[in-house]
Amino acid sequence: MDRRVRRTRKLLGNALLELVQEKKFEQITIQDITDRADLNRATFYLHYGSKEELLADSLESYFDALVEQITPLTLEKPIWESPAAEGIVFAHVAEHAELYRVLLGKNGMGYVINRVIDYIAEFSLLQLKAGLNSIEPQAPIEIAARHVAGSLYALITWWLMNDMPYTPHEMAEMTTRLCVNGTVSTPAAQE
Amino acid sequence: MDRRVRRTRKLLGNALLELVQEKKFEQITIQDITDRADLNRATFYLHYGSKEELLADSLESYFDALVEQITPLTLEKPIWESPAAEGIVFAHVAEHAELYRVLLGKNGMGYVINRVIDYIAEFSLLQLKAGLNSIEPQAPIEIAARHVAGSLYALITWWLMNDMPYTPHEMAEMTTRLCVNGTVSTPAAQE
Amino acid sequence: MDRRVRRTRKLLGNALLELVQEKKFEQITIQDITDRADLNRATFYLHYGSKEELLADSLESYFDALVEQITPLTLEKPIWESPAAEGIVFAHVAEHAELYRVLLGKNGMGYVINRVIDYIAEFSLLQLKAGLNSIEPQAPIEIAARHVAGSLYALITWWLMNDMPYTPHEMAEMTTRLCVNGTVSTPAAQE
Amino acid sequence: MDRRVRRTRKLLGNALLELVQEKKFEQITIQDITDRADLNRATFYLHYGSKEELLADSLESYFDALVEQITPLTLEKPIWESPAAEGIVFAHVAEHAELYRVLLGKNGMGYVINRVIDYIAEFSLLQLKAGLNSIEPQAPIEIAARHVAGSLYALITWWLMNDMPYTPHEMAEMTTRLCVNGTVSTPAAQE
DNA sequence: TCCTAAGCGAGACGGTACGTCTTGTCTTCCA
DNA sequence: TGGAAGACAAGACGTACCGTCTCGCTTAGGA
Repeated sequence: MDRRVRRTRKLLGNALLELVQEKKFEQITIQDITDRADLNRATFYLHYGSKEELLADSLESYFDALVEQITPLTLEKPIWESPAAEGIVFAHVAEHAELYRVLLGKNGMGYVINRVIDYIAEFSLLQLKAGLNSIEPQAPIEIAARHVAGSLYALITWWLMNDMPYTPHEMAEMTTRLCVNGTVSTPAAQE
Repeated sequence: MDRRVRRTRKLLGNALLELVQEKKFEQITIQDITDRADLNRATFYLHYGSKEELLADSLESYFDALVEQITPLTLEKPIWESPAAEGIVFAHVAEHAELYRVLLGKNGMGYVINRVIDYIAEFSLLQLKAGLNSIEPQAPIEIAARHVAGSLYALITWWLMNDMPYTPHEMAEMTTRLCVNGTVSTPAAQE
Repeated sequence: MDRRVRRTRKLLGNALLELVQEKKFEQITIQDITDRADLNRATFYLHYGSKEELLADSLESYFDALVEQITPLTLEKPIWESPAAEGIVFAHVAEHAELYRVLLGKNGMGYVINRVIDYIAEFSLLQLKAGLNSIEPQAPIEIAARHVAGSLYALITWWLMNDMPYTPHEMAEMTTRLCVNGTVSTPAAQE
Repeated sequence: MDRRVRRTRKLLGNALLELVQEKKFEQITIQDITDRADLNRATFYLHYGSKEELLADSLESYFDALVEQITPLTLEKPIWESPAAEGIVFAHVAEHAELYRVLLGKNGMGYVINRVIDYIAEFSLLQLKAGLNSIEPQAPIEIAARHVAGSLYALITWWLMNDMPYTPHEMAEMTTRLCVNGTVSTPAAQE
């Protein structure tokens, strides 16, 4: 039945997300997962071909939730006028801090890290395309978008690994300022 | 016999660096490594406790070489006057492109990725500290340094994964411009 | 209701008897049987607890048919005056050659083999008891009966495995002669 | 090392021969065997591909020992003058009664049963060939040999299953008498 | 004629064994 | 003494069956 299947998959997903916070992903066994989910090991294979597949499936929901929240804000106004979208991202990360600490932090998962950066870069690209009708960027916009994505990723992980010493709003503001204005008010701009 | 030992370790290291370009790190076995190095499997354990250990040992040389090249340039003059250090980094990456593609790219190794970002952030911190005697940064310098590191990392991987469509020098220039001036010539700077 | 049930059981039985000629009994799965019978696997368990049980059920009919044919002949006259019963046995075996080749031959089923020998021994015992009112046997009649049964079994399997090079009647005659007179015309009998 | 390997194989063989007396062969697992032998399950597969293979290997020794004892006696004099060979067989069976009870008895192993009968038939064939220079057999000698083999097999199992109520010597005598003279002193021979 | 219990299909699941693959340890022997 | 060779324990892997269960559909037989 569909209900049973959905239940089983959710149990598996939750078990994995729990375990991922306890030990390194590579050394989580299928047995570990099914033990935690109170299911038989063979049952796992009725639903997923590998724990990677299960992880991907389980992460979808997190990302989907986030994307839905942000989408309306994205194209509304140029990023340099409002860091609202960034604020939501930092808030979302804070909400699932333990999980992201594992996925992105020291010994994080390369696959997830790059997936996240790609994701952000795509959004930035849209933002930049929308906002840059007249203004000249400092580099081809793909590269600029990538720059923003790398920055955001690095600040998120820094923030997570340092026990989130600022509010999501503050982080969003700093991120935006750094990306829009550059690291420093340059000597040229200072005059 | 010191000579034999060093020889054995180098054989192991080279074998691993070769293999890492052929298949995903996690599914390289000790047997694979020793087969490639024409050594007995048991011999591996006389020298290393895990393939991670061997990898770390083998990567040292790459990083060390790079660090030595850059160090003198780092503190010489503020980054915004010369992207020389960045240029060297991009050239180094180009030289070992296949390797970094594996270590940092899609399905890269989380450990290495974060290690690299940390590394860059430390350097940026030094650069910023040296250059910012009078100038006000847009954010606490740890954060600014982290921002630069994330950006550099993201641009390196973008460049690698897109078959290096610009010269190292061009990449360095763009990176510097984006970091120093921000993504766009800001409205403020436009006037 | 009953008609459907009987139909289902017959389908299962036929499927098994077919399969038993295609692969070794132990490696026939319940799934194999129900696939062949165009039934659901769970349905098997509504009728039988194991494939052994199904086999036993299915074999009954074969044995029953045989026993009915033979019974009247058995006690009529001493075996050494007529090998009629043996003839019927060989004919029956010939009729179901493929099946018995599997059940009794190389890699046959120990259970069936011994069941068959026991069966024959029981009949021989009755025959001998009836015929030996005055004549002295060469050994206790249980043993003599067992001897006859072993011989008949061995000759049946030899005959089957060698593509039945004699007619059932010839086999029956030889069997009877060997059992009654012994392997050779003994020196004593030669005189 | 060779010594270790031989030791391991013997451990496995003994474990299996023990287990075979405790439960049906088919439901002995590899784990059962290696548990009993105090070895790791994987080790089993370094030496044998299946428990059947192990059993065959383990049984060799029994048969070999027996064959060596009998061979010199076999061709010495015609069977009808001395049941010495048969006596040795029954003694051998008695010595390993528990084992043969399992291998040959009710729920015995078809493979072993037929192997044993074939084995005996081959010997009988040699005996008959040697002894029958002048005397006329009651049937083609392959068939006569098969008859003897079936008889011997049936008597061995009868004897085993009935707690060996006669001495090996007595059994050998009866077997010989039944095979040589036939079940009864026939009416014809009686005159 | 309806309706209702049985037969059955479909398939999820717990459970057990399979045969394979790595890992790490050990022992023996050679250069 | 460093390394080759290889046996072994340990334990996860993915697969294959088993037996049980629940859920619907259908279909025949008694009301």
